[in-house]
Amino acid sequence: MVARDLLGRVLVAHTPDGDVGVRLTEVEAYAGRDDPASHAFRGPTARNAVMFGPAGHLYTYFVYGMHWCANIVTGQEGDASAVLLRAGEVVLGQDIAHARRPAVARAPLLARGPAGLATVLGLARDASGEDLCTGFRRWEVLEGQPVPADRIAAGPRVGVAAAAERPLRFRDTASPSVSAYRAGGRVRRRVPGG
DNA sequence: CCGCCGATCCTCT
DNA sequence: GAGGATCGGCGGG
Repeated sequence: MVARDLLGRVLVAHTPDGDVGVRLTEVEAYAGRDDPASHAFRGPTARNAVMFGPAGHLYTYFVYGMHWCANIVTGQEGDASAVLLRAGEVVLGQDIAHARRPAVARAPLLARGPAGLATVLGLARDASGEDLCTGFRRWEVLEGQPVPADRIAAGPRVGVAAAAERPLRFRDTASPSVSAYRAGGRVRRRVPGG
């Protein structure tokens, strides 16, 4: 399983509100313990324990005090590799998606950005560790239409300072749902007294 | 369209 | 105690 193979696949969440499906258009690979940008780089912790488990499980994490982001674990046990789901197009349950993101008016942008994608699918803390392969009552992964190779662009990961030279972000260049690139390592300092 | 900036709290040091 | 795999509102061009 490689990150780019996830492009074009449809992740469907069965929730109490109804079904929401997202066609993945942008993903990022995190290469386990060898990757300084990975949550697993410094070894297992309570938060990242799921990453060290078998492939096919969701790993969600909380960032910036308000957002959840979702990964799919891709490596063998102990490998701790995962793919961050960065953007997609809502292809099922668009009304529900809109209700979950009232601030977003345009449908193509409903699942733009990892936190927005997780919100639309209802993925938060309780989703972490769930097995996509056996949890078919809650989730399905559909094959979808493969994205042609010449439409897939690779580049540096968004907001990541470490290992910035690694082209581990993959996106469908034909999709308007792909999030904007932003370099990592941004230093935002408050100037004392000014 | 683009850039700046605050919000907000969990996690690891 | 610091900082983060982010988002949306606001202001300017």
